Amino acid sequence: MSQRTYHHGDLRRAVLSAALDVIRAEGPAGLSLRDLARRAGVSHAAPAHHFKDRAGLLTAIATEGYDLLAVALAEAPELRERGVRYVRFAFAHPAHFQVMFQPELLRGDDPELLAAKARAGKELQAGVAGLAADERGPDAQLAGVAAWSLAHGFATLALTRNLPVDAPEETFRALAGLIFQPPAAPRQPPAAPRN
Amino acid sequence: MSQRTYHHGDLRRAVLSAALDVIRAEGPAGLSLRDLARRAGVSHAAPAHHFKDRAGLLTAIATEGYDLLAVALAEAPELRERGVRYVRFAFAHPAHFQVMFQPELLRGDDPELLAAKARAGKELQAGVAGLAADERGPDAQLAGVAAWSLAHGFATLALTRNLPVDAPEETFRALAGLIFQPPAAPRQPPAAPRN
DNA sequence: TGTACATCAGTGAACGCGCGTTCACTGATGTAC
DNA sequence: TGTACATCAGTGAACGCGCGTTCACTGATGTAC
Repeated sequence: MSQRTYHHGDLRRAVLSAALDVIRAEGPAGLSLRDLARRAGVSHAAPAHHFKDRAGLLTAIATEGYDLLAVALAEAPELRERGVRYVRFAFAHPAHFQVMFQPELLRGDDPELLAAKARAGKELQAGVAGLAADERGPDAQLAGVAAWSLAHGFATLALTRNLPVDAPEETFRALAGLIFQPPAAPRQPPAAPRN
Repeated sequence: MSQRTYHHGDLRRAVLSAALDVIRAEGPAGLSLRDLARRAGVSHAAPAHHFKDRAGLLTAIATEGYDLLAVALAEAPELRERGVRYVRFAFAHPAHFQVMFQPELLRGDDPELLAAKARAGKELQAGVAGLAADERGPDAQLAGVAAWSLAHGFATLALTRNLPVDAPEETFRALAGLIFQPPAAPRQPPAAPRN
């Protein structure tokens, strides 16, 4: 395996992969380029050829994450299943997921990041568009925000172990069913809180 | 104001407060005890008297956060309004909120943290218990998870500017109304996805 | 098929910096008698 | 009311460490002719 050539072959990938390991274990705070170089078996200045600095590396990870998310979402037939895929993505790629939503770690103006983010955003919206009118309610955009919030909140809480969950996807499917397919009995309009 | 006495008076509070500033501006990654000492106008070794290290400081912040959250939730009359308070808390105390849900930054076994967390958890559950049976559906616990996920996801996405929102509380109230008070027309049970 | 040259990826030594930690200290405060 | 002593909060010098960055370099690869 380790040919010990002068050129690594795919150092970029190796550094990314080491970074994902570290983030999974200790969070993004534990990252240093020197440590990643060590893990990739390469001199400490080498990673700078591929990622200018920490922010560059994390931006690359977020970019990859948004693309993985876009692909994951695109496969799902309808809104609830898209939510399930969102949760699946978060559990399959926890390091990406974590980094994607911490903007202070990223170069927010990076063109590749923005492009990938836009691709994922498109898939998110496409999910809501697929809803039948009576499911969506009067405000489709609000329904989209609700769906995203639900999936994101569930994924976040479960991933950080603030919500103990055994089978995240199944639990989320049940959860989403609860909400998008509520008890049959019609109910009163807003207002009337019981204190 | 600044009496320049030997004893600071309330260094613990001053350091906490400086830390919250930094976290709000740069995230928890930007924190160093030396920098906080500088900001509090105190020698660099002083903060160690109050917080052993970074993790100790962040644990203190999370603890305070859970207590603030518990208080905020306790005031609300019913579930949806509790969600609104949750969102309000996140916007009023973004630094606390951010730290509370990044367990790798904290000493997870700290007794004070655990106690505060338990107090907040109790308030979260009390919200679900207040729901009428027909609102809750068959699985009250699942409904609680749904409500928490919705509020948490919305707050997180809005706070990180992944979701552009002008008036978070009002938007969330509308959102929650959409979900807990859905269109009147009864609908089919689960299954039957349209592909 | 061979040679020359440009480009690229990685090396390794050197630098300066901010950090956490330790330690003997000192000033302030509280309490016992 | 006064003195002695213990405790606590903060000081400031010193240390060693890992970090990012720079730089002249070298080995490998690709391309032109």
